Amino acid sequence: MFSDFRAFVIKFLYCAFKSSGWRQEEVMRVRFAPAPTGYLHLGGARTALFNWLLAKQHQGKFILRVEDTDIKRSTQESVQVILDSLNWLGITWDEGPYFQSERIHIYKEYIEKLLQENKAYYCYCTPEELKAQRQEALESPDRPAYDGRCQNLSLAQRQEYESGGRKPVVRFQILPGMTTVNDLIRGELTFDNKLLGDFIILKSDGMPTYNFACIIDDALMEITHVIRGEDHISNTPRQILLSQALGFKLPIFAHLPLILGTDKTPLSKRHGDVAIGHYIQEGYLPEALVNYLALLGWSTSDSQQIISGSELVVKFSLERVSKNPAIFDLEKLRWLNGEYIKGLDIDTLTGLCGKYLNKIENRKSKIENRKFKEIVRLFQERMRTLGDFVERARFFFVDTGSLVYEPEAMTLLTKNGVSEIMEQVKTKLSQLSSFTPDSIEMCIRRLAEELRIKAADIIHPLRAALTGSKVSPGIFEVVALLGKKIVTERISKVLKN
RNA sequence: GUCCCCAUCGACUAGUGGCCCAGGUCAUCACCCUUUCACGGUGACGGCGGGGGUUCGAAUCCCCCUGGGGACGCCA
Repeated sequence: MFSDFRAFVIKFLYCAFKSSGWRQEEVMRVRFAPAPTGYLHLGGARTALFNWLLAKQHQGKFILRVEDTDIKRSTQESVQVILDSLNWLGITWDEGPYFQSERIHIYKEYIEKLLQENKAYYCYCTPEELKAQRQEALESPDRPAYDGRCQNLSLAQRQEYESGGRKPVVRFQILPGMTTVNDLIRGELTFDNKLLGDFIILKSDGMPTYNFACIIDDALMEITHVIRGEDHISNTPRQILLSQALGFKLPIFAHLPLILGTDKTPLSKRHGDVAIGHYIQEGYLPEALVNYLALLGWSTSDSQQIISGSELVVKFSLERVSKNPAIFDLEKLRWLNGEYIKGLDIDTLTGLCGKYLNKIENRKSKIENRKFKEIVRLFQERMRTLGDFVERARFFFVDTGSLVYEPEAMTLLTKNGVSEIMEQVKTKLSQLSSFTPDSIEMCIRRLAEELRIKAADIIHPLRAALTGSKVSPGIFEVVALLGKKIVTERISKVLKN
């Protein structure tokens, strides 16, 4: 009696866990297997992260495997970018990177074995012929894409094709039946074999296809858990069938929900900034990105938002991974990044901001270290990325001559009576002997009293004059850090215009 | 078209039959603080896609519909 069906399912899966051979005492082995055809994107990074988290949690091994069987599209630069991105995120691997392109001889062995056992066969259909077949299949339902026409080719027919210059592929023969995938996240998924079609396992260029190389490597590398994106679900029955044909032990599968863009389609280049490299450049912290990525499809029972990497290692679990796709929300990432920046000690943050200084055009050559640190301090709770710092603190680092005035700032400066006020401010400030935020504040407030105006009437135009903007950190700190010389210089400049 | 998956505020999610006329976080809005911005504080707005069941009782279980997504490559 299953009063609680879900408990039953969980129990069932637990048994699947056991029967597939993995016991807690055994070393968990997971892998991340990117194709080096571009950069590491957000989805891949999350897949890598979840694998890594699990490996760390169970003191297992995280294996990096580069799936470069598409020789046309794989590049060395891409490999480097992916490795760099993983390193930046703090996702370290215990083994690898292995390259599938260096393991061709291994795949060939197994191809040979399947051929010998009549579990695979040569196919001489050309891409054009296949395309036509596919078209037909699409029109008449219930027909597999490939009809198996090369299955029983005679030696003579094969020789005829070969002499015609055709290079064969090798197809895996699918036997009728049903194949069940036990997925840790989704439960039991059943597929009808006849819908799978005799798929290609060796391409005519001699390279194995994804499904083949993948399952061979997973088996030989003794992968215990295959954790990957949901887009691989339909590959899984194929891989299971291959695995069984070869007598391999099956790993445990877990398919993660996809990450989508705001238009609810899977995140891709079309959505713009999906490369991890982009977030590195914009000044996101790896800890923040890791935190955000973890929250995309996974959560704690109390919806905790800020979770450090080490805490993630302890708390993460596949059981709590959600089944529905998650939409990537840049605003939340920015917020999280801001939280992490606020949590940084000032010296660390100063160091990080220092690296972004060279992004400022027309920058003055040098700045005192102590002063720079104070500037960073002013922006610590105002920035969400290090890129924000560059933009907002720019006025500290450029010459008065190249300071840009925003239209809103100009409006503040051209109001009636502002010139007179600024003239007074300049005089008073230049007479100050101690140039600290406190003394400056006292000076300005006293001046406001003398002129019988509100302090704000001095502060706003002063901010505009010094920063070129109507927003900035506290003006007294800004004045103090800018220094008397630059302050008088900038006020003079606006008075002239 | 066929197969598979999914469905709670605008977004991420909590929720495993009564603690939920649904909780947290981001975003949005208002107020407080205040020299602007940000921070911080207080509060508001806002959701179980629809329809049938099962049950004393359903966001939670079942069915149908609808919607979204994935796969159907000599890409991975």
